[in-house]
Amino acid sequence: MPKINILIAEDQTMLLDALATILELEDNFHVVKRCTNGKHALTYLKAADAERVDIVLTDIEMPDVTGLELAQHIFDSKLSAKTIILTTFARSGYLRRAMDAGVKGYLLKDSPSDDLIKAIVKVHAGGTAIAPELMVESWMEKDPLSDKERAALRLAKDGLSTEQISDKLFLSPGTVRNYLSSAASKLNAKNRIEAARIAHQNGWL
Amino acid sequence: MPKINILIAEDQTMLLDALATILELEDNFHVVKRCTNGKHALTYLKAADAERVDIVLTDIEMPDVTGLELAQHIFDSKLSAKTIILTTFARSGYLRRAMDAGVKGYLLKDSPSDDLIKAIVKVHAGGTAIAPELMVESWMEKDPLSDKERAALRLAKDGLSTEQISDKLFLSPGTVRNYLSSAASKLNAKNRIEAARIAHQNGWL
DNA sequence: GTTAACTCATGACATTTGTCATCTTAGATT
DNA sequence: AATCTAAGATGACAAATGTCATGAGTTAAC
Repeated sequence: MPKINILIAEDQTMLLDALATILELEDNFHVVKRCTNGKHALTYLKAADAERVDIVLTDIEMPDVTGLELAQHIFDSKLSAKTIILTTFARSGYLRRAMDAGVKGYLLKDSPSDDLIKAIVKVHAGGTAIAPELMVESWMEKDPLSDKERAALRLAKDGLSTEQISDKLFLSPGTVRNYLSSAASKLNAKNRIEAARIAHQNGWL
Repeated sequence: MPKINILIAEDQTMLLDALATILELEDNFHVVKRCTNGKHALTYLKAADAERVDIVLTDIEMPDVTGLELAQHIFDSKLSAKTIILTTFARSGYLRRAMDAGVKGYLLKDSPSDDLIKAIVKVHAGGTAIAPELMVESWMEKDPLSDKERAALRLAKDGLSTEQISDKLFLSPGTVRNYLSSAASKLNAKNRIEAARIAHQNGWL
């Protein structure tokens, strides 16, 4: 019986190493590739032997290429590899985007490592594995923000002033204030900072 | 030769499990206890057989009791256990507080797992192990904030208004604005949000 | 017992942010 | 051509925030 070939993309080297080790301990698993960012994973999967990879296990928040972008690429390229997301946050926006990208598994780093083993087996067999914490709130309202509102909020989160934001977005300061104002009202926030916090918690930034 | 007894405190169960597994693979290591928060670790160490623990490996940012508080307690109680911090962020403020709490090792989750193995051996032998990334900037300026400034910044970070902050801190709104203003000027920030971001990045919140 | 230092408060004023109605312009629609 | 629509801009005003000088009370130092 052939082993299940796994690629891991995770920017915390400590976790990457530890996961690779415990997965290798399983008789029927083999870690073919470890990547510390999404870009490396993408490059590897574009190479000729990409078909050898059965499972792509990836974090979401990584530099350059995020896990969600990675999943989207695998989906679009019609690769046979199945994606499992392993992330810190239970953000419904992330889960939604992941499902749209054809992701088969979505686990939290809060779960025990046994769950990961089980999820890999289940997904490889054609099933899906979603952390139960997420099923509950997965049908929350979806992202109400426009692209411009999102962009402005992202910058406001770091304390940039209206004028600095307007420079970066090539908009007039007045327009920026309008966008931030409408974003805050959509999110029932009473200022731009609270709005940014809410949006971030929902995985909308 | 007796094994090195290790207690791990780490709130990400996935990492906790994985670390415990790879440490157990080492011939001379034994994981005597795993905790998903600092409080459990404290309780365990207060029990009679606490002297059995040689190494306490702990994250910093955990609910209830942080890794720094845990380290401080071990230090104050004059336990023989030696503390190694394993954390995500290279914040000089954290390192400073850790050193003050008698911590012997300070590693980043970005480091490879081999570094952790080596660090445990080295610390157990009476040495210290600090991630090289931290040595460079470890003599950054120290936290310039007063307690009140810190408290106000923490709340402002989440988008609370001046009035909401003043309610929580039992101060007048004017005083809160004074504190936030002086905090911002100390940190060369042009508003409360940027100030909160800078303080957080330095591990001062 | 005077001084100094510290914490908190107040008032005045400038600047920034929030809100909203209105206007312009460039594409689409018909 | 006439109309509709969406993105962006503007102006006016209210509200929140930033800045600073000053004052009141408390405690510790000399």
